[in-house]
Amino acid sequence: MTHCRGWTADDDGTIVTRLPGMHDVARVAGVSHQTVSRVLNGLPNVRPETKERVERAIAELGYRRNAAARSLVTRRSGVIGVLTPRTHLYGPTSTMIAVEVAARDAGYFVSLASVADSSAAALDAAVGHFKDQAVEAVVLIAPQRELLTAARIVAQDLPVVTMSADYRAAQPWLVSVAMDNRAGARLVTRHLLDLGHRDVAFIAGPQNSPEAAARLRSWRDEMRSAGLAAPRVYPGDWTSATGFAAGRRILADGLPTAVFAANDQMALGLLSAFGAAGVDVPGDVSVAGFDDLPDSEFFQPGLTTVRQDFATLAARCVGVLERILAGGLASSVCISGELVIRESTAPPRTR
Amino acid sequence: MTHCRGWTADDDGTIVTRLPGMHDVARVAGVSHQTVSRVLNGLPNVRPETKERVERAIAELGYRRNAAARSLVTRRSGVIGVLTPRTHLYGPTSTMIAVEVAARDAGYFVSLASVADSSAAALDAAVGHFKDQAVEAVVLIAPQRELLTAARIVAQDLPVVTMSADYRAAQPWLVSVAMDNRAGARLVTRHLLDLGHRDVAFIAGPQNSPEAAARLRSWRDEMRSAGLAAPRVYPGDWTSATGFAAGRRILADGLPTAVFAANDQMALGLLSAFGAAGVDVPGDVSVAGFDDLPDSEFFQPGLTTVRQDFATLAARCVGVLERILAGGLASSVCISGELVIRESTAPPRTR
DNA sequence: CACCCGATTGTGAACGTTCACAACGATTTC
DNA sequence: GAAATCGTTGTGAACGTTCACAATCGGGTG
Repeated sequence: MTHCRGWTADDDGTIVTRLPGMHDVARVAGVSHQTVSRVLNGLPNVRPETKERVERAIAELGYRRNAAARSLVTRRSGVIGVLTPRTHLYGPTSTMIAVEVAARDAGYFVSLASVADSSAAALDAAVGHFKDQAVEAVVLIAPQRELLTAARIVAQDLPVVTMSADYRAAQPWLVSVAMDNRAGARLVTRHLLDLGHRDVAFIAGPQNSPEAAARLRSWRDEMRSAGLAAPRVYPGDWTSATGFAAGRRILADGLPTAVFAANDQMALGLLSAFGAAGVDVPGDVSVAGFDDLPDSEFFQPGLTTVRQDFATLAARCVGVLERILAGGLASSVCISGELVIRESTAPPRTR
Repeated sequence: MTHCRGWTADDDGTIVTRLPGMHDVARVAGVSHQTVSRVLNGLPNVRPETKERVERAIAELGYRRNAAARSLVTRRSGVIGVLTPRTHLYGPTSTMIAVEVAARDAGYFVSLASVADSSAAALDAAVGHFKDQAVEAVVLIAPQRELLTAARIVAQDLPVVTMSADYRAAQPWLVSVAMDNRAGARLVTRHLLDLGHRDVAFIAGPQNSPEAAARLRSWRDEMRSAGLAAPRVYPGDWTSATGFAAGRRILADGLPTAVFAANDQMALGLLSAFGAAGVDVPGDVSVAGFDDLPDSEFFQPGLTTVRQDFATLAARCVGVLERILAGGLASSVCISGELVIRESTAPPRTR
């Protein structure tokens, strides 16, 4: 019933299997290879009857277009490169997966390259890899500022869109599709202020993260514009360990009525430190995070946080990429997150 | 100084840029295209002087081989597909990145496809995607048993190697490169027993994970062979939330002298529950995990756990793949992890 | 000097698609 | 009834490599 692959006998007598080509399909359907091509590409001016015959032949042979031949003549590989740092943090990995989904939906293939650091050698190697593969465009996942070098290197040869942070301020020439960290942090801070908090501490992310910087700045701005002065900032590096450490220091310094951690993992460490000290959340102190990890719902108590919609973000990114590839101009995109209110935030205890 | 791209004027007068080809290099070097090819492929019988001239021309033109033309004639795409579930758990993402690194080192490109679930539709789509791209082989990251269906579907058309769990027992025909979870769990259990613990509880991973099953079974076997009966098992699903819940239940049931969590995230939840209850680790109870997250070192206290070497694992995986592609037979590989002893485990308090 | 042999280089034909254009038939138009 | 038009189909030449094989150039050898 199925003769999915063609075959030819070698001189040695060995059987060499060969995937069916357009010609095979054409022969079976009784048309020319060009007609097959027309059907495949959905071009008009093919008699429905002919089209059906071709499609039947395609199905019967299990034919698939040869991507190499195709891209040889069209000069388009259909491949998008994703350049990502070698981390497994929630944001970058989620972005990577989301880009894969969006790109595949749009008919692109996704090629991956990771860099251990932002050294020129590593970046050159990755870019060379992409060029060898003739990727059409690159999505750069750049959660650290150092990776902007990558953007510059990549952009010399290929269209780039950066994700994971909004670099427009620093690099106006760069197209970036990212979450609006300012707006997200504002949502959280306002939420806490609206609940009646006046003393809101902050646990910051690492220095080299533009996202961390945006969240910190937004919180500070919001506090200031509410007329609240010089609030407390504790350093962190995204890990729950530093969240825990910050928690200890906060306990030593004396509790504020609320703490805003720049990401959920640090909030987790914080909750852990508070729990260990017998401090009740949100009774004694409210805690909010940022990211909405799948786990965050199940923290004790469930964490108030900001959710990023990676799927939309990635879809927009691919959309921008397509526009650039079509020769058009594209501008950066900023998508705001959604405040998710759970049990970890409540009005301050009235004294 | 640089004339990195060739160009030709269109009839319209527009300038059409074209990447340099072998012929361009050949012309510049004053040789034939075939000689260029020989230099490029490192074939013998090229006069050093000629070789150098060609190499200079290549550098001058910024020439890169056209992958499409190459794979059209060689019938090899040089692409390895990585099929991964749409999760951002530590194991799968680390594996994915590690495979990318190993594959690139071996001269392969890595194409990504993720599946949201293990439905036939999703898997067929992913496999079709790979076939359209003519990937040479597939690395299947299968942390859930359901994904074995994927292995079967993929294997119909392409060479597969599964990672992330050893499926040899269930599917002897499958080639898998994975960590030895049995051995790893044995290391932890023995470590606890050697410290003098006799009452070691276990927090299990999800039902559909073969890794979780292996760790559970190994712990149970080890306990039994030490003459210790019917030990306590608490259910979990890898998340720290269930670790926390298990911690609560353990506190209610009465403390064992040690708890072995099937992964570090659950251990984290456990530590958090213990911390909240004022239970001292390792004074009152020892805790051990599995995975060695980057964070684990910074847990309070630093977590004793088992480290997986993803880099070696991935390198072995690519090695196996190459052997298969070369037409050879390859057998499954199992790599043992390394016990990392930190502060969370200590001898039981003498009563 | 003719011969052969190894090392080096060149020539032309694939590979499987798309593109530009030609050819064909059926209808319509003058 | 010839010409023009439209819809449909076929033909041949790219695309940029690799592969198989032919050609050339030395220098030894009989």
